[in-house]
Amino acid sequence: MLFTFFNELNIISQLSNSMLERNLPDGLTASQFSVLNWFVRVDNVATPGRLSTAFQVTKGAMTNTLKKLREKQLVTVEPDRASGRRKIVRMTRRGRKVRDTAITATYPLLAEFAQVFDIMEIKHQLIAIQKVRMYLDERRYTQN
Amino acid sequence: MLFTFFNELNIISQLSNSMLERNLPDGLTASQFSVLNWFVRVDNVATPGRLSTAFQVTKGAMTNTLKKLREKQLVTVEPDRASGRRKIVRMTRRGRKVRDTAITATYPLLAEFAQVFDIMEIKHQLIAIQKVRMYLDERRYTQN
DNA sequence: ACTAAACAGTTTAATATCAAACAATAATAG
DNA sequence: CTATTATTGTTTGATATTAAACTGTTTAGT
Repeated sequence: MLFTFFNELNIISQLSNSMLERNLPDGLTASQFSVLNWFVRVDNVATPGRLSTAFQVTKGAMTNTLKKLREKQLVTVEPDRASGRRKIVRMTRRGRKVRDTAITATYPLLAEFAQVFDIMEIKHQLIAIQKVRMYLDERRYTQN
Repeated sequence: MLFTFFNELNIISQLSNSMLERNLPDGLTASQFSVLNWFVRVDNVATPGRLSTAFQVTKGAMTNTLKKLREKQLVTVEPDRASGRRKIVRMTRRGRKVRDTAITATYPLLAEFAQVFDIMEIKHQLIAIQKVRMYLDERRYTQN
């Protein structure tokens, strides 16, 4: 049963990502979009490490994601004057615009989803799911 | 909110896979283990297509997974005499043994999980989650 | 002050996955 | 029957991710 549970989550993860990516502008991947969105939802400044922790990916993965975003000029990555190890990541104006476009582009998807599923129920699920995620977080052996 | 929801699922998917894989014998990946387990849970015969549908991965991905399993001699893949396009996949005795070892190896993980979370609640979540998965299935544009 | 340890980020090699093109076979339609 | 279409599985090229090694910087302990 638990295997089935995690397997279902796996499949949802794959399907939702690919569905999302089909609708994102600028060849944005789900990860790239998530980072842009983070700047709107959470803070307007970040370090690569903070982002990799937030999304639970390795530092190397975040380096890669940020490289892609930088190539598209959607974020800037500058050295932190206060500390030579850190870097500071910011979303550019262009990034903000692309993010807004992305939100608009995915709106129909979400609207359709919201029509089929009760949002209150999803909210409850989210809370339950977050508990599972936090549990797994605590038990992780891996880097990051 | 929905982005957060899917993002949490993403993270769980990643964490649970890597946690699982750390505990699997024989360098088994989560996908490989899932296939072996499928032979116990569902049927003792399969075609590659049936498996790729069951796990919602592309045919190419399943080809790869089966290749790895075959190299480890955990499954056999034979031509189907009844149809030249099809192939027949079976788990070997060795595969069965490795699967059983894997189950044993992951048992402590699941037991600990079951101690923290109410299994009945997880069951309810599973049902809810499956609805989401089925919805995404129907709406998928992609191959397979 | 010096050295060892911890930290932040990047690089490298391996790998699982995807989408798309392909090959071979079977089914269907006229 | 034959030709077209659909099905099944494989191959190819691209890519996101991981783990581990590495570089440079800061912190802590003595």
